[in-house]
This record gives sequence, structure tokens and C-alpha cells, in this order.
Amino acid sequence: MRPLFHPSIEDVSVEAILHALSDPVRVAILVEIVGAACSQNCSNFLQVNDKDIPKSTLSQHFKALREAGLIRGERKGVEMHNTSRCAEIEQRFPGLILAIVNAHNIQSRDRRRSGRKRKPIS
Amino acid sequence: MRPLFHPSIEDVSVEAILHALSDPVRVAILVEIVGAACSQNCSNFLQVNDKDIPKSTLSQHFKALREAGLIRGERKGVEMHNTSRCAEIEQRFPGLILAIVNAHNIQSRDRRRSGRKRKPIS
DNA sequence: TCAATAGTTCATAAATTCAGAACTAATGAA
DNA sequence: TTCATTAGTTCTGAATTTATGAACTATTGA
Repeated sequence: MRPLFHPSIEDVSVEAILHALSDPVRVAILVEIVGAACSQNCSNFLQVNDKDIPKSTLSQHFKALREAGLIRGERKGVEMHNTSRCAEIEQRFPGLILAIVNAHNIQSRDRRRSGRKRKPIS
Repeated sequence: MRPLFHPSIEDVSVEAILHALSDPVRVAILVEIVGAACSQNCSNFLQVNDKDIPKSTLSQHFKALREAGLIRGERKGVEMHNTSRCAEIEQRFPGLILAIVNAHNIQSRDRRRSGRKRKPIS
């Protein structure tokens, strides 16, 4: 299988980062990968924000994150190990990822408070 | 003519902001509006980064920026006065716009240094 | 009333995204 | 080896989004 493409850090563009993170599923994936102690495989995300994501779609989302330079994916046996490249990006664009993740957190908190997206009491 | 739509600040979403600013023309417009002492009309941007932008396209770009909550547009006689809403957004998502504009500046500087996008010596 | 200016809307072609189906690659068991 | 399983990618067509020329609207000034 052909090796996955990863841009070198100097080829990472702000446009690509912003585009990648303008999708709520991709932000959720990145936040999870950043926060996790160990690398994450794709199948951990077949459910995101209470929504089922088909695995072909998920694969495209991971590709988008990889090609934007936000994560690194390494095939380890049968599964993929995904790790964040945020430290490199922090070097190149200081404060960018933090500000975006932070803004997303503020938004989620506000939405919870105002009662949007609340799970129905089953 | 029907009045232009502007979202209230609590309806502004991170996704919409990031999507709006994932386009280089729109970032350039926003940066210009933020940096300008007075409000800017659309026709100031028929050329952006040495590229001609058709006015219908430009109109859509301004609409995208308005509907993302990044700028406010007011019709003043025959032309439109566009002003930034960054102060409001700073209240809601501290540091976000600054980090993005900053990252774009770093990228432009790097590109100039590495010789990309250099105008041919005519 | 007419022409000029500034910008929007419409229509359609081009590009992008989504998701099911088929495929590939690695592993483990028989 | 061969088969089944698991994890993920690629293919393909449908749906959505974007870009832009052409037509349109609104305001101003002559």
C-alpha cells in the first residue's frame, strides 16, 4: 500500500488548517487526538457528537487532517496510529491551534448552556 | 432592497469563521478592513494579491464574511461601507482572529522569503 | 428622465463532499 | 497454506457548494 502523504511543516498552510478545522467532526477528532495519552486509531470515531459517521467518510476526514498537516498517521499492523502535529504547528504559527480549540470549547459550553444539541432523555 | 443579514454575536460559529477565513481572498479582504482607518467599499478589492476578482465573486465573498459575522456592511448611498466586527468576536472567542491574522502574516512573510508568488519583472 | 456607479441575484458550469460498495493489506486461526 | 476477520482506502455517482458572466436593482447626479 502506498505510504500516506504528510506535508513537511514549511508546506503547511493556514488556509488548509482553517479549512480542515471548519468541520465539526474533524475538530472533534483533532481535539480527541490532542487530548489522548496514546495514539488513536480511526475506528474510535465511528461515533462523533452522537452521530454515526460512515467509515469511508471518516477516512476522508483523516486524510483531510493529515494533508493539512494537523496529524500524522502511521500504519501499525492492521490499524493506524494517529498522533497530533500540533507541537510543530505551534512552532510555525504560534497560538493558532490553541485559539481555535479554545474557541470551539467556548462554543460547546455556550451551546450546552443554551440547551442546543441536548440529548433527548431516552 | 432587502436589508443585509448579519448574525447576532451569539449566533456566530467557529466553523463559519474558519470556513470564511480558509479562503485567501477573504482573509486579504478582512485584513484590509481591520487595518483600514475608515470603512472600505467592495470595489477596493477588484484586485487582490495581483489577481482580478470578478465583482459577482467579490459580492459572494463579502456575503460569506458578513454571514460568518466577521464584518458589518451598511449601504451608504450608492456604495457599501464595510467595517470589522472583530471587537465583538474578540469578546466571544478571545485571541481567535488575532491568531489567524498573525498566522497569515507569518505565512506571507515566509513565502516572500522563499521566493514564491514573486511578481515577474515585466 | 437618463446615464453612471455599486453591488446583488440568477443561471449554469466546475469543483468539492458524502456515503455505499468494492477493494486491499495485515493478522490469526485451522 | 487458506480462510475469516479487522481496519482502512479507493471508487463511483449523487448531492452540495463555489465561481462567474449576464441580467438586474438601487442610488446619485447631470
